[in-house]
Amino acid sequence: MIDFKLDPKSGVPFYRQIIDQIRYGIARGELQTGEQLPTVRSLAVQLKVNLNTVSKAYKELEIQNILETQQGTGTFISDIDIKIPEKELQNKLDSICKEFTSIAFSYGFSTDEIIQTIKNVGGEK
Amino acid sequence: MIDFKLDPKSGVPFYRQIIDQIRYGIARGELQTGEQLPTVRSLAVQLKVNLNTVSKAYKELEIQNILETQQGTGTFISDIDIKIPEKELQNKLDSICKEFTSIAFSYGFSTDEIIQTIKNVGGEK
DNA sequence: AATATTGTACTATTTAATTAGTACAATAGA
DNA sequence: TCTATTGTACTAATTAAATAGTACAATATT
Repeated sequence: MIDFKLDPKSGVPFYRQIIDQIRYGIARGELQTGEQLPTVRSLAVQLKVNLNTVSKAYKELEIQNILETQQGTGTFISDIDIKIPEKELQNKLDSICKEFTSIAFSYGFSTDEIIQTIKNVGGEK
Repeated sequence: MIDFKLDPKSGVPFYRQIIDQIRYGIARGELQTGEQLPTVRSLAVQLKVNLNTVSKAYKELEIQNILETQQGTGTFISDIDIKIPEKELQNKLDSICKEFTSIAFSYGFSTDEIIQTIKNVGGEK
């Protein structure tokens, strides 16, 4: 389980910091498919924020099919592969790659430089 | 020169739409190094927004060394290669790649899928 | 030097995002 | 079935972002 932490001075909204930490946790393999996350109340108490702030983070990740929630039971890392149609997945990857490359290009980076850096920087997947 | 257009219904702030169109223009090669952009006033009139909205977009791109401005003269596409030290450039590329891959990973995409998509989606650079 | 053109600075206003307070609804388990 | 635990819904309050109004400063041009 992730050791959640909030930085009030970062300028990044609390709910977004929570989202990022879950995202990174999945990226690093610290969060496994099916694993239960802290309840909205327990994480809210731990982080000293309102439970709706945690709920907002969970909901946003649920919309993206990264989390699944069941009222009365809890919130879990979803089994992404089963949920989303292949075509939709590729469209998503296309759009985020397009967005990303246009940013990288505007800095003057080439496709080759980008790919090389992704190979170096990329996590363990 | 780009044919700037704003979509008030998109939900994307005006100044950000301007930034994106310049970014994409550079990515597609429509904007060349050294080329002058419209003056803040002329673009503001054309897009029917306040000149500060255009100025905000230009300034943000100037901070990123994508544009250069000279008061009394105008705003230009900067010659990126000359301006930024190689080390700083690589750090920038590292950070945006890291940010991007963590997002892509959290959707369940692999490094290979990402690279393959960038090769397909990527512009002409 | 005078004037027009360029970007800048500062303030105010409006709009949207963020967080919190509180009550409600669904599920699990005793 | 009753109670505790879970997430949800709705509202209010706060904070931040976005846009605009207006005056200023630097440069170019005549």
